[in-house]
Amino acid sequence: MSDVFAPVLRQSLTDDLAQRIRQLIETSGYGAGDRLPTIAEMARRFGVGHPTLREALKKLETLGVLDIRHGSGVYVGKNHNTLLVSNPVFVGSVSRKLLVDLIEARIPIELKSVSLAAEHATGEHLGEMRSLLAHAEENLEDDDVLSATNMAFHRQIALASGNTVLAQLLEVLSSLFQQEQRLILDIFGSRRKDHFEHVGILQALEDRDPALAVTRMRSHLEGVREVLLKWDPNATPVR
Amino acid sequence: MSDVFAPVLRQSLTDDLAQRIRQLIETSGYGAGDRLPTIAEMARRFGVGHPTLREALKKLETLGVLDIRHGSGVYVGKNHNTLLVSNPVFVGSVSRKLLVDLIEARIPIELKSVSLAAEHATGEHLGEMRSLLAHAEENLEDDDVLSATNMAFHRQIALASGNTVLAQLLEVLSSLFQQEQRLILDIFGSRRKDHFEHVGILQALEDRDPALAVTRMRSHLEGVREVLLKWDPNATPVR
DNA sequence: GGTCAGAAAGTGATCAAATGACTTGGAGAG
DNA sequence: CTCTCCAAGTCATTTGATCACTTTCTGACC
Repeated sequence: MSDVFAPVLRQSLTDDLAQRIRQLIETSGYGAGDRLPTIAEMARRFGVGHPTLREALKKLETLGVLDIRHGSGVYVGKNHNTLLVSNPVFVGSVSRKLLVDLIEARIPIELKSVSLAAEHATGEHLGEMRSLLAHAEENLEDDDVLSATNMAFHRQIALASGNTVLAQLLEVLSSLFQQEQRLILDIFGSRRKDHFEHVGILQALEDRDPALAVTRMRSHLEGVREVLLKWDPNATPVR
Repeated sequence: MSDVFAPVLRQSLTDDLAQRIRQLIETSGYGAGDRLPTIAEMARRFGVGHPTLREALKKLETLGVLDIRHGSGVYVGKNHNTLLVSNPVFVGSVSRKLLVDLIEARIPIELKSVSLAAEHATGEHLGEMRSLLAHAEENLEDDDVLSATNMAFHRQIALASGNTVLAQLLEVLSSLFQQEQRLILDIFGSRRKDHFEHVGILQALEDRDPALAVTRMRSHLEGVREVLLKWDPNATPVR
């Protein structure tokens, strides 16, 4: 075995602190939205300096574990127990190829999710989906609301699959390039058609028909893919 | 439109700084492994205090954009342009269900990847895969090396797919629960059988046969899934 | 001339104390 | 009862100092 001479890695105090705060959140039963002790108090209790603690908190904020509000306090984030995080400082240019790659990666993931959801969705999941689609229908003219609602619908399906990893994959994939993903509404042509496809998918889920759900989801996503492939970035820029 | 009255969100100086450093990396042509100016120099140039700059750097380090080495300098990370990050401070317990969820999520992703790789893999991709499998064959008795090498093989396939998103998904999924994913070697039974399955997959890729590659990959991953489903966490704990 | 050890220089890590910016809650006035 | 203002609480940032680690250079020894 080669690890006898592995380098001695010393974890920095701030990384150590981040881990301990993370543990504290779990062991003290803090849930999403709960407020932690003040920064001054935590620095005192851990016996460290303010800037050191702030670095640890910054790390946890970056990971979505914490939500730090200036003047208010430090709160446990909604996604405090996430496996994956999307990169908030991504600087690459969002080419057509990248958007096509994204939709092509979503297709197998979402087909698996919808198939599982047809078997595992609870009444609550389905109710939430109905609610989302009702909200979408009321906002067919408001692209921001519509796009966000549609994405939430897709995420809800992944949640209903009962597979934690799939749910989190949809969470992060739906947060990538939100502006550009919203573009899909423009180039798809008919918001109503898009909406009807979502309604059809929900119907198949309610009917507990995995094969039909998969067929409809595939058709829906392949339609998105086709229009993306035909998209001319110069003719229809991202607004 | 509802955004006329959207809350005025003021970005903190540290988040602003993180974004600017991120831009600087791209616009100044820094590549992975390149060294940035010293913290003192950057603080002077940006006109900010040391701890503020450090917080921004911490954020970027958390995202894998930077690699900060005590006493040495600040370097651009290998994954500086990643879309997704796996959570280094995840504290959930890694149950059998979570491992099964992970493998079940990997199946559609890797089937799609291997199918695309059969069409798009370059000679270089295939050469790298051969190299990895040769390395695995030499290390069938060394679980750490073997597990890491096997995972690298899977990632290489995703890379060869030519789909950026799939490649990055495999990157993050393979980094989750490495200790526990290594368990698969124990409970799978035969490291040699596992290895032969990998060799078969590579053969199908070299033959440019997507259907065969998919069939073999599916068989391989379903085999892993089956043994995970049968796994008794009490009988074979994670070492 | 080559190698090794120690010291110096460079660089990151952490602390303490002070000031500025923001949020929340309470009191008083209309 | 509602609205405005102020005080208290809390986060955000700065400055300057000291400590911890890495890298490079120099000198001694073989």
